[in-house]
Amino acid sequence: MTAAATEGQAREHVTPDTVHIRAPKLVGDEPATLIPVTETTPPESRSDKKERTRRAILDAALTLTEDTGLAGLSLRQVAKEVGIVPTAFYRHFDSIDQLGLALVEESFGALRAMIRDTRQGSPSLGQIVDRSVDVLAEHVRDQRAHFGFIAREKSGGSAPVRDAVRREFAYFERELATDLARLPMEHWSADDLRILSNLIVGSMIATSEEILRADPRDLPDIKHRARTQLLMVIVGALNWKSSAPS
Amino acid sequence: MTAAATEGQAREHVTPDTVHIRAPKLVGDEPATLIPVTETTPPESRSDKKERTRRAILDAALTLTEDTGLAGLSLRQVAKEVGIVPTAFYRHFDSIDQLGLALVEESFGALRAMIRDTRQGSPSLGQIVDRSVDVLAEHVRDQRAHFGFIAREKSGGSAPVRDAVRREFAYFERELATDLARLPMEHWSADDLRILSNLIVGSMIATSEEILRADPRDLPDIKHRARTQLLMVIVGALNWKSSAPS
DNA sequence: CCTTTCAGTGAACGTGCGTACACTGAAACT
DNA sequence: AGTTTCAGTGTACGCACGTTCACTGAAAGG
Repeated sequence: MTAAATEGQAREHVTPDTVHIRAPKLVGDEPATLIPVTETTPPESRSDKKERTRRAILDAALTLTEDTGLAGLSLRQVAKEVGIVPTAFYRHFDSIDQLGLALVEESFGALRAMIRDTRQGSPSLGQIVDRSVDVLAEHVRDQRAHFGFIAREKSGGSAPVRDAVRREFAYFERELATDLARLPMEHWSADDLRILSNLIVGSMIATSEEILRADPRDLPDIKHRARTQLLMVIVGALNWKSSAPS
Repeated sequence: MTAAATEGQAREHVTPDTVHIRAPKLVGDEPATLIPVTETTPPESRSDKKERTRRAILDAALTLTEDTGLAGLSLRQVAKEVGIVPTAFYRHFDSIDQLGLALVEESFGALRAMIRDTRQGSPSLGQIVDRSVDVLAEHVRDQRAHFGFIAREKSGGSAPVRDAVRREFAYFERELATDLARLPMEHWSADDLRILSNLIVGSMIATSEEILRADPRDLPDIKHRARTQLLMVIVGALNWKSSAPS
């Protein structure tokens, strides 16, 4: 044991190369070949390595906040999880709040990807509803951590992060309103479209939160409920002008 | 100054009698009469005093969580705000989580009071909607702190508190479903009533959160939106069975 | 009147926190 | 080859935290 330490200076502390990577999980993990991995992959530039650590920090934060929320996340926890010394955190983010804002951006990236999926093909109303709910459920499953983060920080402790989440949702809602305008809704005002959009987004958020915390076995029930609710809302919107005399 | 301290032993540290009371704000604060207040109100039993401190703790917690959430609330902060020494906290609650659960109970007490208000008189559908939104807005204004607490901790950091909030909402939703059953909704299944109830409660929660964070000047807009949405939902529900063949 | 109860005190502890500072060593640049 | 850049290191600091323990003194109760 002690003899082995004579050559190569076995360092106890972690180096940039020992950074824990969580996301990609490379394939091809056959039994180790002749050549050590560290020599098979030499071309990693300094900025590549930095980006890798940044990702590791974001992933660690995403995982750690799952229990405590961003408010209960400490710089030191993140650093330990990533495998760097606490002060090194500052090379990537000015503060936990900055980290939070980056996570908001990233999480809404996932959300936008979902929307893109939903927009592909737009048949009958009923089919739009079915497809929307399916896509939502699927994305919540695949992006659990991101959706959970958004749901938590929407009313969370950090004002800047909270506001950022809300701004994104408002933007999102406006986008849906313009989408709705393309449907055959006879001469709706922009205001009314926004109101409808707000209702739908709210219902979608509630559904996401429910999926997040529910037992996966209950997912069909939740999807059924979401579909029904969406349908109720749409039917209501279509009949609203005529049947509701103020 | 120093002379005055000779008799009566002017104590620097706070005693139970200096506990900061926030809630009741007694009336009748005429200029001090001949007799010191401490002698005009001698009959305060030990348990009364304890209850008073307990209230002060709850109120202080309610105020302090407004910035940071329950997760960011420390026993020492609360104690300082109340005017007791940190360890005295344990005379009233086992932990911050227990405090949180007490606040959940109290907050939903306020919510139930609101429901009671809403139920008084049940005229036409349109009037029910108007009245419901008015009562909601009014109660959110009057019970800002409690509603804010619920909204925050619904997805907050402490699992027991979070679960308690959700349980209360589920209960609440079930209650609304039985209320809805009394309306003339032709042979709806219990399941469908629950789905509708879930949708309405969700929309109400969203509205509350919006009122909480919005400028008071925007309240009319928000109320208009809430009314419209509620109406859309109800109209949709009424027309749903017939016009949505899946 | 004497005893018990108990809300509140005050000192002390160990821990984890954010942040400052000076540093190292390899990659990047000239 | 020589210099600069900079991600990550390691120490050290002061602070706020939760919790422990022995205590005090007035109200409650026999």
